[in-house]
Amino acid sequence: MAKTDTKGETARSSRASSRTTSTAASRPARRATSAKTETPYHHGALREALLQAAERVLERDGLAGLTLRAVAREAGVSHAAPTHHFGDLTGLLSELAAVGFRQFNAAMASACDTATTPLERALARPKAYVAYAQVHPGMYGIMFRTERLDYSRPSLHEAAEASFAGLANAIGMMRQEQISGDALTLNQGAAIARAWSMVHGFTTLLLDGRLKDILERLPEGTTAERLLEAMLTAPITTKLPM
Amino acid sequence: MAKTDTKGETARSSRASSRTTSTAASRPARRATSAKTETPYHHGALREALLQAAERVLERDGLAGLTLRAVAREAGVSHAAPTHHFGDLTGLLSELAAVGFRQFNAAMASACDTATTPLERALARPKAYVAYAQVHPGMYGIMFRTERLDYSRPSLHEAAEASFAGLANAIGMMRQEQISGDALTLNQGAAIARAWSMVHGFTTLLLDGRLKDILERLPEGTTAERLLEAMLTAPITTKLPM
DNA sequence: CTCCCTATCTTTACATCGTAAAGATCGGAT
DNA sequence: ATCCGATCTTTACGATGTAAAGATAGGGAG
Repeated sequence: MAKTDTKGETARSSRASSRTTSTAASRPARRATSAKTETPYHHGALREALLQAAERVLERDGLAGLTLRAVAREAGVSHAAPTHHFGDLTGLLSELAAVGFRQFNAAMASACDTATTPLERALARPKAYVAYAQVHPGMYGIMFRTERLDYSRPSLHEAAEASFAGLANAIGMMRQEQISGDALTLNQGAAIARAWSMVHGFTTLLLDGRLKDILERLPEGTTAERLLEAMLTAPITTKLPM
Repeated sequence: MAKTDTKGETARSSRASSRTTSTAASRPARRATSAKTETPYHHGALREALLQAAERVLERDGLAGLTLRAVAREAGVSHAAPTHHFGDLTGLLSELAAVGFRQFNAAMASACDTATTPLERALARPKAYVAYAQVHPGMYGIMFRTERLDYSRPSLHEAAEASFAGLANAIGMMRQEQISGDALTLNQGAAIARAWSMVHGFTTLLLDGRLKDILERLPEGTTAERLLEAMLTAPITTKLPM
C-alpha cells in the first residue's frame, strides 16, 4: 500500500548523523556560489542556491521543465526544501522574475551608456530590450507570464516598477518634458503606451516565432534587429501608425 | 495496493447494460449543443462537445483550470475520452486555439463592415482586436501561448495564417500598395511589424494589468480604448515613435 | 555544561494531472 | 447473423504541488 515516492529522489547520504560536528565535507560539493566559497557547506545560502538552480533549469529545460521538484533536484536538496523559502511555486517564480527584472534593468542601463549620437541613444533601449529577451527567453517568458506571479511580493513589485519607471523616464526625456510623478496628459500616456507596446509586442511576437513569415519575405539576410530598427525609424506614410 | 483513481470520477451510471437498446434517455441530459438537440445521446458529436466544454471551462476557471480531465468532466465523459479525439493536451489546446482564431477573424471582418469614415475604418481593426481579447481573455491567452500549441495541425495553421494575412492586407490597403504574395520591402515589413507589434503589445500589456499604472495617471475616466485611440492617432513629436 | 527552542531541511503522504494500455460497446459492412 | 473497427471506459503508473510530521542543527537560558 502507498507505493508512491519511494525511488531515491535525492540520492544523498542522509546517514552518518550521531553528532560528529560535521561542519564541512560530507556534502557533494556545492557549486561555488561566489568567489572564496562563502557558506561552503549546506546551510546558509540555500535560498540563493535555489534561485540559481532555477535559472539553470529554466535555461536548460525551458518553462515546462521548471518545477519545484526539478529545482530542488538541481540544487541537491529534498523536494520540499523550497517550500520553506518560497512557500509556493508562485513564490519561487515570482522571486525568479524579480531576479530577471533586475538583470533586465542593469542591461538597459548599461546599454544607454555606450551610445553617442542621438539616433544611437534613441535606439539603444529598444535594442537592449529585444536583446535581453533573445539571450534570456526563459526569463523574459516568466517576467511577463503574469498568471503565475504574485506582484504583492515586494522584491518583484519593486524590480518591475523600476523597469517601468526607467521606460517612462526615457520617453519623457526624449520628448524633452519631465514626467511629473502623478499625472499624465493623454498624449504623454499615449507616447509611453506606444513605445512600450511596440517594443514589448515586437519582442513577444519574435520569441513566439510569429515574425518568421515577415522576416523570410524581406530582402535576403535581414535580421530581426534590422527590422526593429526600420520599424522605429521608417517614415510613417499613412498619418496613422496602423 | 494501488488505491489511486477510485473515487467516482465520472459519477455516471455505467450499469444497466445487458443489451436493452438504450438509444436515448438514461443519460444525464446533454446541454443542447444546438437547437433541436441533434445527436441527443452520447455518441456522435463528442469532439465538438469537448471543444465547447473546453471553452466553458476556460472562461470559468481560467487557463490554470483548463485540464484534459476537467474538460472531460465538464462534458460528462470519462477522463480518457478526449485522447481519442485530440491525442494530447497540446492537441486539444491547438484545436481550441483554432476555434479562437476563427472567432477572432470573424470579429475583425464584421468590425470593418460597420465603419464609414476613413478614420473609423483605420481604427476599426485595432479596436476590434483589443475588444476580442478583452471579451475572451482566456482564448486570447491560448492563441498566443505558443509553447503549448502545435502549429503543424492544419486547422490551427490555417486559421492563424488567415489572421495574419488579413492584417497584412489591411496595412497594404492603407498604404495603397498591394502586398505581393512573396516579397516585401523593408519599409513594408516595418509597417506591418509596427502595426502588429503595437496592437498585440498593447493588448498583452492591458490583459496582464501592466497598463493600470498609466491609466490611473491619465485624466479621470480615460478608458483603455481611448488610450489606444490616442496611441494610434496622437501626433508623433520626436521623429522616432520611441 | 545541559537543556530546550527555533529555524531549517527531510520523510511521508495524498490529491490531481497527463498518458498509456487493455477492456467494453455500438454501428455498420460482409 | 457475425465480425470489425471506431469510440468510449477502466485501470494503472509516473510526475507534480502541497501539507504535515519527523529529524537536525545552532544558540541561548538556566
